[in-house]
Formats: sequence, C-alpha cells, structure tokens
Amino acid sequence: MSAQTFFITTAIDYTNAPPHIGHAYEKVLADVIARWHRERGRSVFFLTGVDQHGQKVQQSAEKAGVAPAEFARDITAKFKALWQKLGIAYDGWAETTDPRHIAAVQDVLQQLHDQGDLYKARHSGHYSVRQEQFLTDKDRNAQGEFGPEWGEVVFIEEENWYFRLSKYRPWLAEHIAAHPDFVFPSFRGNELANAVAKEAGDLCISRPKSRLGWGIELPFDRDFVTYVWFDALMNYATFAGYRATNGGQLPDFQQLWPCDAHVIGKDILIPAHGIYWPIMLKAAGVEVMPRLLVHGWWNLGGAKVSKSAGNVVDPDALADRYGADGLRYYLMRDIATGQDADFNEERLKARYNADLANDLGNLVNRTVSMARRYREGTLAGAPSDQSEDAIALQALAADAAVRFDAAMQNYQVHTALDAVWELIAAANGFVESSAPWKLAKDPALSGRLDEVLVVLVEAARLAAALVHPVMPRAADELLGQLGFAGNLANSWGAVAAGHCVGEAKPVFPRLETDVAA
RNA sequence: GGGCCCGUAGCUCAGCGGUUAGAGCAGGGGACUCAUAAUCCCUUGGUCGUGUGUUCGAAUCACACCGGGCCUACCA
Repeated sequence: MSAQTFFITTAIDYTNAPPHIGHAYEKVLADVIARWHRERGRSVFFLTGVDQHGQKVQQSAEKAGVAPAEFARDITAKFKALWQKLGIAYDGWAETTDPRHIAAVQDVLQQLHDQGDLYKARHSGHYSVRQEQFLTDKDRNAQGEFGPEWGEVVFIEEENWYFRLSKYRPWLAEHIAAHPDFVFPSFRGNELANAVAKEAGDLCISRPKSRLGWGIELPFDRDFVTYVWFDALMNYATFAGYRATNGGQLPDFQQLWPCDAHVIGKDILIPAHGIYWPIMLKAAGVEVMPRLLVHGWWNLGGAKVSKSAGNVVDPDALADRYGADGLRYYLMRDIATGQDADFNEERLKARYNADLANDLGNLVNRTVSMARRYREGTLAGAPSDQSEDAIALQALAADAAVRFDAAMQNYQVHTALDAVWELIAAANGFVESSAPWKLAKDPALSGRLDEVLVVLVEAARLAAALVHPVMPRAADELLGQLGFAGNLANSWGAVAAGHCVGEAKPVFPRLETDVAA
C-alpha cells in the first residue's frame, strides 16, 4: 500500500560551508529520478533543503563575526542559487529553522518523553569540538592520544537526554531482514544489517544551552536544545506535512508517505539514516518505513574530496564552463549509481564533445538543417508503406525507449543513457546510409526523401525526449528546434503531415580540446 | 585484527565456466558533405594484477600473494 505520489528526498546540506561537487551530484541524481517519474505521468514530491542548526554553523558564524541565523541564511542562499543554476526542480524546501519544523520536532520529542523513550543521564569525557561528539578510548591513536582529525578536544562533564535506541534494535534487524529493498544497492543493505547486529547503546540527543544555543529547545527541559538527529532527520517527515498544524502550506503527509527514495551518500547510511532514522519513526508511531537510495562518491585522482586536502571542485564554475546540462550529463553518465567514480574534468570535456556536441547535438542540427534545406522546414507525413531501414530504426528506437525506462526504474541512469546513445548512433548511421543529399538531387526520389526526413525527426525527437530528465534545458532547446517543444512522449510517431521544424542552432557548442593555460 | 570491494586495450568500463576477450573515447586509414573540421565505414592495440590449483575447458571457480580503496574492531 504505497501512496500515489512518488516521494523523493535528498540529504539536507549543512550550512557551514558552500556546496561542492558531491552536494551537486546528489541533488542532480534525485532531480533526474524525480523528473523521469513526472514525465511518465506520476505525481511527484521532491524535497531537499538545508540543515542550519548545530555547533559547526554556530562556530563558523562566530568566526565570521555574524549571528548563526545570518550566517546560515547566507550559505543557504548559495545552495539555493546553485540549485537554480543546475535546474534542480524541487517541490519542497526544508530549512531546519522553519517554525513549522521546530513545532513538529518538539511535538515528537514530547511524545517520546511522555512514553518513556527518553531519559536524562550524566556523562563525562573527552569531547571533540570539530566532530561534535564525545570520544572514547577507541578513538585514541597508537600513541594513546586523540589525533589531529578530531581537532580541539576538551574534557567536559554534563547531563544530557538520551533516546532508547537499544529498545528498538531487534525490531530494526527484523525489518531489514524482511525488506530486501529497504536499501539500494543491496550490498549497502548487507553492511547495514551487519552494523545493526553490532550497534549497541542509546543515543544522546541533546546539548546544554550553555554550550550550544543554536538549536531546537527541548519542550520538557528548557535548558537543552536537541542535537542534530531529531532536528535534521525529522525534516524528511515534517516538510512532508508530518504533524503539521497549520493546515495549508505543507503537503498532506498521508499522500506522500512512505518516502520512495531517501537519496543519501554512503557516508551517512550508518548509523544516521539506516539506524537512527527508522527507529525514530518507529518510536514516533510511523509504521511504514521509507526506502534508502545510497549513492557513492566522486573521488579526485583516487582520493576522497575534502576541504582539508584542498581538492574541492566547484560545481558552480563547472556549470559556467560546460553548461548546467553538460555537468548534469557527465555526473549521470560517468558513474554507476551506488558506486564510486573518479571525477576528471578532461573526461567531462571529452564526453561533452563526443556525446553531446558530436553525437546528439549534431544529429539534431543536421536533421533540422536538412529539413529546412530540402523541404523549407515543412515535412510530409509518414508514408503508408515504410522502407525496411525505416522500420528497422523505428524498432531499434522502441527497444531503446523500453530499455531506458527499465534502467531508470532501477536508478541505473548511466545504463539508461547508454540506450539513448545507441539510438543516436543508429540515427546518425541512417543519415549516412540514406544520404538525403543524393535523394534531393533526383526528383524521382522525392517520396523517399520525405520518408527519410520524417524518420530522422522522429528519431531525434525521441532521443531528445528521453534525455530530458537528465538535461532538461538542453532537451527543451533540441525539441524546440525539431518543432516539438514540450513533447516528451517516449514513443515513436509524433510527426504529422505538415509538421514544421524550427531554426537549427548548435545546442552544445563544441569545446576546444586544449586547456587554456 | 576481522569483513568487504576493486585490479581486463593509452583512458573509462562491460563480460563473471565454454567458439579466435568486447564497447565507448583516444590513435591510424578510407568514404561522404546535410551538419558544431561534425558523421559513417575499416583498423592498430590486451601475458584479462602475480602464482598455484580445480576442470575436458578459467578473465570467469578456490587458495595464496602484490597493489588500490572502504567499513569495522583491539575479541584470538
């Protein structure tokens, strides 16, 4: 019994630093999946946003000499601007400082408190300011010290509130075992099952206000704010209308839940999204669990991207250089969903030129150009008795469309794109074998030329429509030039007699292969 | 320490027990001219990380080792 709406979310990003390529990849992936569902006629709700609370935000703000709220607002604006630039078409936007979110989180916390799932306890120990966590002896290095990766380490003793995670652990283990599709890809599900079997203890969910003022106040103990988990994870439900009191504004939770895909990185599956989140839902009384789509990372030269290593790639600059859609295409085409990949700008450029400029862009360009040159842009209808090669191309196109959707259904965007490129290659081959420029010289072959042009426009239109979720703006432009603006049908047969194509203009201008020094 | 993944043409990868190991890109040759010096055809190129083993037969299975990466622990 799944809701009618396809509900997809991304992790919400921490507003302590501007977005990098990993943030962009995750949002593009979710956007592509959301767009594909929409274009196949399904109702979709795509939720993304930012996590504005927490110690790191507070510290970054202090360092910058501004209030946490102001700092978070400025970084939030950068994320929003990037999503705008990259064409991320989200339906809901989550900000953890939103009063509606705060009210719902407090409502859940109060309930858990009332039903005895929260308790207060005193804890003392070494605390990493950078990682925002207490350290144990296992965090010490070989020399028995806390290494530099923990940043400043201080000894503190304080009371805090704890959530009875351990109480629900057996339930979670059963849920994972009974639902093989809980986590995609499956090998991540195995990792999670192993982790759940080992994970013990409860979860600290608060910080005293004396130490962290920037957060959601515990309704039953005003001296504390809730720390990260309930604040950040609950967003997937609260911004979908969970426990909403205002009626309007937020969506109807019953319509959206369960979430069909929480798109997250492999680093936050365990323990946050794979353990804490489902247990929080269960404890709060939500019975139907969401599903997790865990993606891999873009590495750089085999190494992990990190600010400290100084190898951060700026997606904003890449979008300027290759276009938002050029970047989107590369991010979807050169990685297998769930796996890691290596980010390489030379490869991005090579793919742009080979796949986008030469194959797809040029196919549309030459097609429209010939239609205009030989038929003043107006096509005859498809002939009643088609030629063999036309029938063959149509069959290949239909097969490509089927394989495209099958791959998308399993989140295999790169495989889906492969299918489209087979169609594009076949269409370019059809141009060569049918040689319209020869047909145009012989009036006796006029009917055949009509057929060839129709077939080419059909093939090009279908390719552009299929590719639309990945490259929405470029595909719109291609479709417009073909005279099919807005026609995203994933099947053959759009051309009617008298169809007019538009102007031919390169949508993916070829890039110079040399890099300017 | 335990567990997992990866190592196949210059590059990115597919193949995962059975004909002479494949694709795309890059390189070489040719054709064509509608097109973004694009396209199409042909082609060069590999001891399938190393070794041993199982098998009629291994890139494909097993064991060990080398190399790269990840997760997770100081319990034998």
